[in-house]
Amino acid sequence: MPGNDAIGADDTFAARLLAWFDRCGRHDLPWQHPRTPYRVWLSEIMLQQTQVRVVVPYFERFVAALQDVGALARAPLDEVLALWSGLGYYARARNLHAAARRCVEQHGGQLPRDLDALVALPGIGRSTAGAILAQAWGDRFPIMDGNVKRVLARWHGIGGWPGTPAIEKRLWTIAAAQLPDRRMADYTQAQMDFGATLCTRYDPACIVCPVHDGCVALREGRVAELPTPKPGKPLPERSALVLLARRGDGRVLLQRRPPTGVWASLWSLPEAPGHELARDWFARHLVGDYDAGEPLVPIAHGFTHYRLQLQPLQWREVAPHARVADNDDLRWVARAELATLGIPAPIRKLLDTMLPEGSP
DNA sequence: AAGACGGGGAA
DNA sequence: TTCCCAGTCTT
Repeated sequence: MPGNDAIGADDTFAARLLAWFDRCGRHDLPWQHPRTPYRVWLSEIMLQQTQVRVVVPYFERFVAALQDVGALARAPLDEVLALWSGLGYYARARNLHAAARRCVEQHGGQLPRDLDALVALPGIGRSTAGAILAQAWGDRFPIMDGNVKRVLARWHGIGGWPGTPAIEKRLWTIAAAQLPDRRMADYTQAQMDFGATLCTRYDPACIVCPVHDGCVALREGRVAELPTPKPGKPLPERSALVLLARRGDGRVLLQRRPPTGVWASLWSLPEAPGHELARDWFARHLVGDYDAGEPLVPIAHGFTHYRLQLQPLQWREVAPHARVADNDDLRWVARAELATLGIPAPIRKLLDTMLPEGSP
C-alpha cells in the first residue's frame, strides 16, 4: 500500500495551484517563448507595478530592437528610454541599461545564475531575482509581489497592510515554506496568474478556486476585507507652466529634464513654476513676445505621491536666441524625431495633439 | 520607516 | 474620482 506521498501528496497548496495552472494558466505570454534569462528579466522589470496587458506590446517592441544582454549594453541610454517611453517608472529603464553593462563587465555578458549577484544589480530586488531564477532555471526561490501578498494574506487569514515590514517578513517565510519540489517556473507563473485572474482584489472567484479548501479568509468570511488596504493620506498638488515654442519650420523646442526627480533625463517641454520665471527663461532663449503665448488646455496628471497640473503656453512662430544652439539638454526637434526620444506620456500626448501627423 | 517614482485600467 | 498593480531605491 503506497503511502500518502506516493500518491503524490497532491493536496498541497503548490500541487493544487499547479494542477489549476495546467488547465487555466497563461501559457502564451511572449516571454515564455523562448523563456531565456534575458527575456524573463526584461519582462519582470516591465511588469513591476505594471499590468500584463500594458507590458506585452512594449516587450515585443523592446526585444525586437535589443535582442540580448549585449545589444542592450551597447545601446545608448536614449534609445532604451525611447523604447520605454509611456511605460512609466523610468528608473527601471536606466537600471536595466546599467545592469546590462555590468553583466558585460562582470558576468561574461550574461545574467548571473545567483540570487545575491542578481540582487546586486540595479533594479533587481529579492522578488525579481527569485522570479528570474525560478522561471529561467527552475531554481527554488519564492517571489513576493502584490498577487502573492494578496493570496497568502487571504489563504492564511493574515490581517494588517502587507507592506508592513513585520507582515511582509512573515509572508516571505510562508511563501518559502509552500514551494514545490519541482516545476518552479510553472509555479511562479501560476501564482501570478492565480492572483491576477482568480484571486483578484475585487470579486474573487472563490467558487471555482483550486485552493478554496483550506482558505482561512473564505472560512471566516473575510475574503472581501483581506488584504488590509494601505492606509491612505491626501495627495499634495503642484502646478507649473510648460512652454511650447514652435519655429516657422515646425520644429519644437524640447529640454532634457534633470537626472533626478520625476521623468528624470527624459525630453520634455521647458517648465517653469510661474510666469515670472517663465518670462525670464523665454527672454534668455527665444526671440519673440512672451505675452503673445496662447494658453492651451491644461494637462492634469496624477502620480502615486502628488497631483500635477500643467498649463501649456504656445508660440507658433518664435526664433531661437542667437546665442542658444542645440546641445545635450536643449534641442529643436522635428515632429518625425519625437518617436525616437523618451518623452513623458502626457507631454507626448500634447505634442501629438498640437503637431498632428503630416504637419511640417 | 517612509517617501520617491508613471501610467493605465477598473470600480 | 479613487484605488490598485508581476517593486526597488533612496533618505
